Amino acid sequence: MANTDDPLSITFAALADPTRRAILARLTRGEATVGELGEPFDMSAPAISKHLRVLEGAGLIAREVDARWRICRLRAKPMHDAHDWLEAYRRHWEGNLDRLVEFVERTHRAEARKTARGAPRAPRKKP
Amino acid sequence: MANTDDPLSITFAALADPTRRAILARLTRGEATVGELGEPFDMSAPAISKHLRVLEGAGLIAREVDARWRICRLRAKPMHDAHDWLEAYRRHWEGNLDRLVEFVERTHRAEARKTARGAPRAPRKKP
DNA sequence: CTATCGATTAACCAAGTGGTTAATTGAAGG
DNA sequence: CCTTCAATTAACCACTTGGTTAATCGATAG
Repeated sequence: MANTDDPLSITFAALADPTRRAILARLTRGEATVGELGEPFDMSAPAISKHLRVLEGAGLIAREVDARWRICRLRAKPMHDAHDWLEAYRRHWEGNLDRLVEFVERTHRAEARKTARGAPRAPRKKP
Repeated sequence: MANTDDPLSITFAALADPTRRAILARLTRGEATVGELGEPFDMSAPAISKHLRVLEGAGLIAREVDARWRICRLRAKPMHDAHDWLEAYRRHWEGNLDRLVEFVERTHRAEARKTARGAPRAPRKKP
């Protein structure tokens, strides 16, 4: 993921790591310091720091300095946007549409094979 | 993303690319060949092929061979799962909870600063 | 048979990712 | 002061990613 990517790509890329998703899940139970967030993981502090930087870069968390601690908390707006994007695909999984489309397609193709031998299912130009 | 990653990571990683998201969007309007899918993009055929392989690896599309064409169509199940995962965070963006938490926290911290000078907002051990 | 066409594979490259250890910064405590 | 502690930065590493061009494969059309 380059830092020139669009916000949605940055969000999805940030979510594409189980450690980072676990950190986000932990933050739903309340704010935490970097040390507290890293404690469950068998991972060095710099590694956690990098994960947090990715999450911050995606706008998924906010950090605030408190003395020598960095308090992290959730910023769910990007998840909302990602959720919205996925929402557009809902009709494809509701009502087993996947399997319906598969069935229709299979039927259509078999029939085309029998009749015209290769009549395409779409206006695909055959020279 | 390694191929040993969990399904959710693979799905999010696959979605973290605008070309791949555009391909998925195109497929909501019906199946298409690889050539048709790649036509809108200023990109070589192998590049499209790789994108499709990523999408297929994530279970987001299925390919079927028809003569010399590969017909691609949407498989929305992984999106459904991703959607479900994001759903758990809904309460953090509904009702402007983000800003509410921010306000409460700021107030709490300011007060702590005035009274005990550093009393932590969590059971953070101070040696 | 041969040329062509859709698509993939192979080989390569620049840049990014996820991790490490070592060094650094900044605030608190003795 | 000087040390300790939370956290980050620096430098490095192996591996992945997203793209390229060239070569290959399988099916179709002449």
